[in-house]
Amino acid sequence: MQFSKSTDYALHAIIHLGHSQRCNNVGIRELSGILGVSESYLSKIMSKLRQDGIVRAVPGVNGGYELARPADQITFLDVIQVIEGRQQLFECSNSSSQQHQLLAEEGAVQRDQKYPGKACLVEKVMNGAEQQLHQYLREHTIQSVLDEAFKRCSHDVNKK
Amino acid sequence: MQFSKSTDYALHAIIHLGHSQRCNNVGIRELSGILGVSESYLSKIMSKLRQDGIVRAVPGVNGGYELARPADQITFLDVIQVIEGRQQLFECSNSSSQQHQLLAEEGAVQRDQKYPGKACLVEKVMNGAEQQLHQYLREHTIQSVLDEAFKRCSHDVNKK
DNA sequence: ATTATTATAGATCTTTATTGTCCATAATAA
DNA sequence: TTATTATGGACAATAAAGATCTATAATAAT
Repeated sequence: MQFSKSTDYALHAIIHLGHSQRCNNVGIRELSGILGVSESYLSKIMSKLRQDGIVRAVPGVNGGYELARPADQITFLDVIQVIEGRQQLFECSNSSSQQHQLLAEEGAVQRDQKYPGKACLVEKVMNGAEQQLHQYLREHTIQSVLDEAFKRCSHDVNKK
Repeated sequence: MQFSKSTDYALHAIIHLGHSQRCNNVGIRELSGILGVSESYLSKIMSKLRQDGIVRAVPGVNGGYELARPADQITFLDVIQVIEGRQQLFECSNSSSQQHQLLAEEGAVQRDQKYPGKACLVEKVMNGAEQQLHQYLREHTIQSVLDEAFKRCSHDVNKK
């Protein structure tokens, strides 16, 4: 299990947009050059980000992309969910199996119907793990990375 | 990004082994019946678990699988890493790109070599997220699920 | 020792998801 | 009106996951 390359591209692209906020829009050519990925592929990713309201896009001369809202209001989770989707990280695939029934319901052998809200105990643990992950990713914004980069930069300047 | 079905099978299989600790070994036929997956496929998964020292396997009549150590010493992370592998959840794919350099090193444009230990800031956040996830998965053992299942069961009995 | 039983390892196939390209179209500013 | 830029659809290549089959090795019971 790994995050896709698309997620990597998306995050780096958005950070670049955040970095260029003051200036003009950033075109797909510039972005693709910086990230080292083809324009065609990257534009698919940017389209998704636009559809989900993370970035704005302007066609035409001097067009390009910009952040749709301040960088401190765009979390890592926001970006990741656009690219990776919002399905659960873990889904119990054998919800009809004996064991699932045993784990999900208190030894109820005679019942066959599904009881919503009664998740398999394995799934319950895995969902807990997912929540942990999400919380962390929600706490980290694009702005926090920009700040960190700036700190490093000025620290470097001071050293010299 | 999702956990694979194999991880689901592995976790459920191991929980069943934990549940049957007192009795004899559990054969692949029984396991595959319970989980609703073919014997051939499941046996691949069980082999991996054996190679990583999670379960023991005994061939021959009355053979089968059993846990290689107590259920409270087998964490979710242990099992998941056997199946999903131990690569990082996120790897910065464009480590040679301009932006990566900018984010990883303090505005050092003139250097081209790789500096180990200087991760891209995006990767740094993502690695932090992975650590959160791992910590949670390390804190949850197979035994903890068995305990929970038992609690539910006895609670149910009391109600009746 | 022989036999039935059980796990193991290898090869192979199918399906699905990811990554990537190409082209026609729509929208915009100069 | 035109050059420029993003968009969307179709498509292809690659990689990963899911699954099956067969031959082999190991073991316990007889």
